[in-house]
Amino acid sequence: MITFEKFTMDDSGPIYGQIVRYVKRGIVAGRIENGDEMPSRRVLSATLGVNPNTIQKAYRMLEDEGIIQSHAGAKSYVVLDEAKVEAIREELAENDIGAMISALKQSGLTREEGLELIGRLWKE
Amino acid sequence: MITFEKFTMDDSGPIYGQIVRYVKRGIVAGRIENGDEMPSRRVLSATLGVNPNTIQKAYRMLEDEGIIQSHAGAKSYVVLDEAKVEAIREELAENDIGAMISALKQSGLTREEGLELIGRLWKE
Amino acid sequence: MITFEKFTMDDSGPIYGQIVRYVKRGIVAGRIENGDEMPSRRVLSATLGVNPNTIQKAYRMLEDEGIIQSHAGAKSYVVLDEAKVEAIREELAENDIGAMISALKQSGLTREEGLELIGRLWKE
Amino acid sequence: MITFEKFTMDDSGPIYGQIVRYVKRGIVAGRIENGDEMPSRRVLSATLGVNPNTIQKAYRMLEDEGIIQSHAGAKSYVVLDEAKVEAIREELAENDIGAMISALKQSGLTREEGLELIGRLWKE
DNA sequence: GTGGTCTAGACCACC
DNA sequence: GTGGTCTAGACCACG
Repeated sequence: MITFEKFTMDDSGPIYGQIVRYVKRGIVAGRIENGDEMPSRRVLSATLGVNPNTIQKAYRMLEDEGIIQSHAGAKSYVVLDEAKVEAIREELAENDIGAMISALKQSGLTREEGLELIGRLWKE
Repeated sequence: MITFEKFTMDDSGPIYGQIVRYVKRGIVAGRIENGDEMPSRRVLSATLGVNPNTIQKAYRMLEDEGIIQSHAGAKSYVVLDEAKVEAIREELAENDIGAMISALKQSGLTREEGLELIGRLWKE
Repeated sequence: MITFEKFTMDDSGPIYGQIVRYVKRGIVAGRIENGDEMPSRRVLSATLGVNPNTIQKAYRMLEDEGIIQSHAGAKSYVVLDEAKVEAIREELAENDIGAMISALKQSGLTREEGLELIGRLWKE
Repeated sequence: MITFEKFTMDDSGPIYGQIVRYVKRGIVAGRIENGDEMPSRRVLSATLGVNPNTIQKAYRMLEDEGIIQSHAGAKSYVVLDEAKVEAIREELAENDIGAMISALKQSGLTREEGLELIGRLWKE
């Protein structure tokens, strides 16, 4: 069972998007694996203090992307293979890092200056 | 006069926010300096093909942050000193880089892995 | 004994409905005849890998329609006469074909275009 | 502006799915074209007597499939090219006709019997 | 109990 | 006014 307990929603944007991202990052990080059981909508709703409909929306997005499988009356499970994990990894990197790089470029930083600045701000 | 012509709004989020960010990044990059003249709201609206209300909102935000000064019926000018530029630089770095770092951390990357990945994706 | 082994549930909708339809189509096709013995609920549950409750629901529906007869502790048998078979045949045609016809009509196809398209897609 | 007035929801399945199908069929039939303006969520909600959230869900699906484009504060428009229209046409045919063909096959009908039966049931 | 749909209505961001 | 998110809660289908 995937744990959402430590999941603090300090992120920005819609809640359902945060949940989707949390799951994707968990997959890339290896915390979430193929065959893992998702918490039921009701349970996660209570855990996060979020409306069941919002959870449902997140689960629906994950299902549309083929990351989980849901069947009425049955629990939902994570369905992954290596290719999918790799695709998610690249998608996240593209989103997170790509946006930042173009931002820094627009700010006039060179590659070296940018990397130096990031290194300085990233305190383990 | 600041040029917005090359400004492509492929960015995400509200248009007014994109305009504000574009100006701030221009300041940090040195493209925009103290005393520069802002295009009139009407002109910029036409240039970018954006609703005048949206332009107005962006100018209002820049004004609230003390980055430009507008007087009824007169042109708007950029008002900067070194301290302000530095504050903007730090704010942008915090926003752009900070968000990415926490994202990469959640993906399970260590500082070294993260920096290596960024370096690989940042093709000058 | 009716064979469900080759029954692949790639169909859409509820599983119990798929089972009911499978039986009805088998009757129309002549694969299932009056007096045939139904597999026990337990056996069919194992064969199809489906929850016993779901099988029970399907049997109940078939029983309600007078297609099978069950007696506590005894086997279930198919009970048919010509009129029933004909009624089922018409019901299936109505459901399967009627839905498609109204769909094609809504897509703007004329009778001739529709028939031509179906003929082209139906590769024996 | 696309008209939904004659749209009677006698269809089966979720309402949002019926709306999506109605739009797709309208596109294939030529009633809906590139650049057409979609009714606002609120308006369509009132027209069909359906909750705005349900409309939103349908619009979201259409947007996810690249059939319409929505921007906050602006109206939603249909965005189509020939390739998309053809893809939709094939998708509908596959769904509507394919399901029926496999049903008739399971009922033991040959291609000729099936076509004959359909022709008989399709009264212009 | 679990997934899925729908209603009713509020609230916010955007243009 | 328009799109988008969220809550609260009901209801149904499914297993």
